[in-house]
Amino acid sequence: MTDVRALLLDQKLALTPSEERIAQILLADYPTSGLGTASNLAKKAGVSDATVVRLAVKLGFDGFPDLQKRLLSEVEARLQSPLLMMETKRSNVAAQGIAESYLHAVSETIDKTISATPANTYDKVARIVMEAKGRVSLVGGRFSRHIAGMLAGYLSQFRANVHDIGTLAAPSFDILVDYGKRDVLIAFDYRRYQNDVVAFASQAAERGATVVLFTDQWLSPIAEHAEVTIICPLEVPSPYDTLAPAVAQIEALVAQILSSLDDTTRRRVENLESIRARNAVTVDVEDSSGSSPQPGPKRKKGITADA
Amino acid sequence: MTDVRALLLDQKLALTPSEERIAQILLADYPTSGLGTASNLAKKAGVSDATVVRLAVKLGFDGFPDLQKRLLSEVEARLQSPLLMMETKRSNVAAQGIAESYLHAVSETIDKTISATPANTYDKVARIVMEAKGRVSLVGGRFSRHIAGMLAGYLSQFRANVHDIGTLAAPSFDILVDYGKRDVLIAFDYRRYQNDVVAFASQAAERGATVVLFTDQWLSPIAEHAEVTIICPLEVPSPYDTLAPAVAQIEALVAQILSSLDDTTRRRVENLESIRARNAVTVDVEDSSGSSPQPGPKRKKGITADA
DNA sequence: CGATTTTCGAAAGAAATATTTCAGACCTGT
DNA sequence: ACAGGTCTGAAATATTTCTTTCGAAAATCG
Repeated sequence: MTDVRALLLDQKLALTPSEERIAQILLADYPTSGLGTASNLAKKAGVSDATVVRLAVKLGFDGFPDLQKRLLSEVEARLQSPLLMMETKRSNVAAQGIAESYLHAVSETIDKTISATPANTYDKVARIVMEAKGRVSLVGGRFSRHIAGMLAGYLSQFRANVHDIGTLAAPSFDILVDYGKRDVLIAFDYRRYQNDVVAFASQAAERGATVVLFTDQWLSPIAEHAEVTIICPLEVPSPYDTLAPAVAQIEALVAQILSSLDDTTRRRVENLESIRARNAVTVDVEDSSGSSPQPGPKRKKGITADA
Repeated sequence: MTDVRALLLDQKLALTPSEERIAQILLADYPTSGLGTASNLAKKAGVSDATVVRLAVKLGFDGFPDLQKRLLSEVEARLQSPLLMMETKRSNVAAQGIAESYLHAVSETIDKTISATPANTYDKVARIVMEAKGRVSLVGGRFSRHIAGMLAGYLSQFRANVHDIGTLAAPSFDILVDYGKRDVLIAFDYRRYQNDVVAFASQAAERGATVVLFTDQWLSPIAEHAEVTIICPLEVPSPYDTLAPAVAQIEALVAQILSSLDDTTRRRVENLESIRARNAVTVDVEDSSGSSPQPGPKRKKGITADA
């Protein structure tokens, strides 16, 4: 019995854009989001009820209730799992330091991230970014703008006309006037969603720009206007959410782009590297110890946390 | 929020014989048997639909759908369990797209990170940062400066006098003149190490500042001058390294700091929050759907310029 | 043993959910 | 620019699911 997740990820089915939105929501927190009503799911995905039903049929079910029945049996199977039984008893993993258990949580969240986004989403974004004829701008909230900055750093190696907007201020909105169909805006907006970012992205979309959104499973309001939405779970047992999975996602996007570079672009990257080398911006520490990845720089002072 | 199981076991409610049959079925394989339709449950218990509804009301719900919603959220909570996530991960190892396998690699790297740093290191850094009498500055390289920025964002919630240096330029070096024993410099330097960052950190150390270094396992030259060095493995099968573990580390540090806040600082954080709330910087999307964590923004290609 | 109360299911009615239809929007290739 | 195609949401329809009503059976009590 194939599980519904596999069906959703099956490339052969060639889901339509609306259908993919549904798939995305479904995968983002699988499978609970499919356990409510069809309309509810439709609303979450921002599509009509009809489309949800059509997807169910396309996947080979008799209708939505049929799909749901399958989902339910999957849930049941998982709840029956011996692992869970074990865990119910043994309350929590051994009491470690705060930092350590935090890192464990992050690792789990990243695992969740993997299954939360269909494979071809990255590909789609990669294409949008690399094929954009106009400008590619990046914007983010109080913390996420740093992620925007990182991605901007990578992207500007691959193409010209990349613009990191940085902190949004009143004058930032002026640049909206130049936005048009050929431009792309990559927005980062994780809860709690920031009014200025939402407003900015909305208006960019209004002017015809293609909006790519990175957000969490609760979906920033920007999702309404986004061409592609990349969802990232980032909840951890801490007052603040973790952005590490989001970083991993943009890096995955970069890996995706790298794998499909054409020759022109590849030359661009090489040129950049050589320019940097010529200006001695970086320094390599020579690896004295043959195969082992551990060099031996002298440690003069202080502590070195080591593997 | 009491769980449904507890309600069913509650003696005070004095269930009638038919109601108890339902309760029994429900508890027998909790909670999946309650996730279908009311009639289905009734049939399994050998009672009428009406009785099922009556039970739901008796338990204090508005009706069967209401009870079901609660059941659903309980399921969701259990499915979030770490161990189950691990299981999912294992079943997913099959060959995937570039982005996906990249994420897997990152996940592994983070696991490595956990064991790469002794537990008390975070604690030590937390103390250095929070007890510093002077200024806490942050500096980083071409990519890592974004991580510095993130950490600066967090830290400035906890103490005054946090300074994110941002991109290093010639004038940046001027501020070195003010560095002294009471100051702390947090430097991020992952390979390939940047000359300017190394120079800056070295001179800060020379002037007596306490240097905390985040670097990779090959150790930035700054390590020689650092009071504490936090090492992060960040190699993945890609031309670029991953910074996700580094982000996880600074967040772990924040978690550590949070756990040991004194009252003064805690009040500072609360004040910041309320100031932000009063100025309506962020927007919460209300959760329309009880059990499920998804909001339901109505999607319309029209624009809702906000705030 | 009968009167009264409680419990319960069948069936009707109400509400919700799912499905189909249809027309317009949006591509795509000529 | 235009024809042919696909995709999609609104609304109408069909279906299922839930709730209420009501009378009969069972239990309880005097």
